[in-house]
Amino acid sequence: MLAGKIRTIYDLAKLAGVSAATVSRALAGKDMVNSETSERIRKLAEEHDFRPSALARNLRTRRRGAIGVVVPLGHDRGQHLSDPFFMTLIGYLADELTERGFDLVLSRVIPSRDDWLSRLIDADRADGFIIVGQSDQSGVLDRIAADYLPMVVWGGFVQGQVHCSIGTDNFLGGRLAMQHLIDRGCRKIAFLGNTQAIEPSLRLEGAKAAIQARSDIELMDTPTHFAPEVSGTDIATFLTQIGDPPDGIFAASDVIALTAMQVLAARGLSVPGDVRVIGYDDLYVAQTSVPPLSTVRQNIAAGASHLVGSLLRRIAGEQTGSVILNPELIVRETT
Amino acid sequence: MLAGKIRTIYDLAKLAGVSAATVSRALAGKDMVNSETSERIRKLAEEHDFRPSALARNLRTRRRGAIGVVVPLGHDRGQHLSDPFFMTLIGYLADELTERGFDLVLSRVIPSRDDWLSRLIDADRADGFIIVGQSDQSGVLDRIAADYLPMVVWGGFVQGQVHCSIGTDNFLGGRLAMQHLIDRGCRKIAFLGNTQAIEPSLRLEGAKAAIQARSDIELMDTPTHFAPEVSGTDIATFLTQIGDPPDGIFAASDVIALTAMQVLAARGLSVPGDVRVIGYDDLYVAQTSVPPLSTVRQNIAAGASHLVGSLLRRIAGEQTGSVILNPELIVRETT
DNA sequence: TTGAAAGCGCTAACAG
DNA sequence: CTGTTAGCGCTTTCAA
Repeated sequence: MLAGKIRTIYDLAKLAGVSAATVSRALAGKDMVNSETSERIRKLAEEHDFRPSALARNLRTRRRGAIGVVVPLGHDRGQHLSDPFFMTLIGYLADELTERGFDLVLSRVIPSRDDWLSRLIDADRADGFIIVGQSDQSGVLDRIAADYLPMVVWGGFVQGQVHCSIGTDNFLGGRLAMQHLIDRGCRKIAFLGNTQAIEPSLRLEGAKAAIQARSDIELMDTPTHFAPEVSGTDIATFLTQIGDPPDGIFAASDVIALTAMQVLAARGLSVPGDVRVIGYDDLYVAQTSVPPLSTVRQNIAAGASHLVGSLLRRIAGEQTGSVILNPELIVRETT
Repeated sequence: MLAGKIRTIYDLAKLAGVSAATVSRALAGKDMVNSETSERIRKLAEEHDFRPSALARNLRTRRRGAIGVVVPLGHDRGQHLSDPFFMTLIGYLADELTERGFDLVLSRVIPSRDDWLSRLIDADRADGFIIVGQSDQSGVLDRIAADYLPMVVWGGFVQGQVHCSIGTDNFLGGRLAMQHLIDRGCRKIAFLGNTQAIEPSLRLEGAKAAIQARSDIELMDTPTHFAPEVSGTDIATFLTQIGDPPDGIFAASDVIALTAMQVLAARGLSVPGDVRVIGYDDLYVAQTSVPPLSTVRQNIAAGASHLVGSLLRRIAGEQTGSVILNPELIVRETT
């Protein structure tokens, strides 16, 4: 007995004997509408399983109700979106955004031209953007940030940067990690990571700062990809080349650390007996690792919360400053 | 010298001395437009960094250019979107969809009313939906699938279901896992998982089938949450209650398996010496675990590829059948 | 090959 | 409190 599917507020308006405007108001819960009329309209909508098109609303209101979450993979193309760090952060972001009524539009970008970000912005589907990691695209981010407010970036902070970043103090984290290894007797330490991205490079600087004026300690910068499919080879090659293994490894991520532990094991080197390893991030994988993995914890949940909070303020037109959270050394070795 | 920002195709049309229609055609790459005019318009667009609003186009064309990826968390509310299984699958989906020019709109849903899915569909932001896991919402999925074509579901297949599912053969996977434990001498085996969701319940059935007619083997169904924050307690409680520990554990997911291994270790039980553990999924965390974790591998990348492929065909109006991939037993124990 | 005009489905002045 | 009207920015007949 239903008179054709109700597709628009006009259909519903006709059914209810009111104008489309009234239906619009009733369904939006505006209080200026007669409560009985409103109630009747809503009941009708419910019965007919009608919900107004978000798209049309968005076009009209110029609000999108969606946030773009973008992962630029410029420095390390092999790295996959399913990388545990990304996914942990994105998971928290999804939770935060959902709670606040925003959709999360996810994009992975391999920046080949430097208009990747303006393309996304101009596509006009999101009210704002969260960029996950600066990769090697700091220039692009700064350029855009100069006249585009609603954007925040997870990553490292460097003096003079224009874009709003939120992250932990990577320099301090690097120093903590290095200090940890030194305190436990390591003297020949390899840093495993890709310093083309800002965060790893800050971690390495922190590590260097920790051995300042200590000529008895050797720190080797060992370029290593982030993706486990290739980092294993990087690490194996390195170990082969130097012959005598290091007695300490500072990995720029937990994933690299775990890969390193496997490579070491395959060569009959024990952890932490022969080589001590420390990771970075304190992901779930690090918490469950055996042998236990010491690491520098980044509070990713807190980071996600800050990212969303700052972004919403920016969408509202406010300026917000960069946020630098404290990393925390997590010691898990038993020896 | 730029005359105000170009925001619409009308602005650009004025600049180019043509009509908006022509600009629209030129930018869409239609061949019916004079190639010189077209070239000129595109150059102008490039110069002014103009890109037409995807939103407006979508409203007009009734295509959305976006796929909704929805994770319903009905059976286990504690479970977080950052769960490694979800995130691995979503990562692959993002890659597949990005490659094909679709945005991925991510939603996590706690189904409290049973209109969660129709709300999402009616919100009208996506051309189709990928549901990640049936949770305990198979009824809702079947009801929707009855008259909504562009939807595919990652999960288990049960006879008579209406919705299109793609997943591995969970029954077989369960049998393989169980057989593995039996072959290695386990006689008192605990199944750890939440059988309110279809996949775990199929795995348990498979496990039961493996011990059919073997009265010397005991299989305990031990309800366990998926989220590591709570599964640890579940497992500890179980161990305390039965007193004498099982000699085998079949965990419904790798994450549960790893948690179980930790709980066992904390009680001084060795793996696989005292208790043999097998997981499910073969996530990255399982591959790096020490002691090594045997598991039943689901080929998640292949699953993602099937999901997207089938969905696109459904969007084009085709029917597609459910897909059941083969699981694979991965044996990692050394003893 | 191009332009005029009519919407896609909704919201927000502005009047009443 | 409610209706009328005019768009949001684009695409697509239809006619020229």
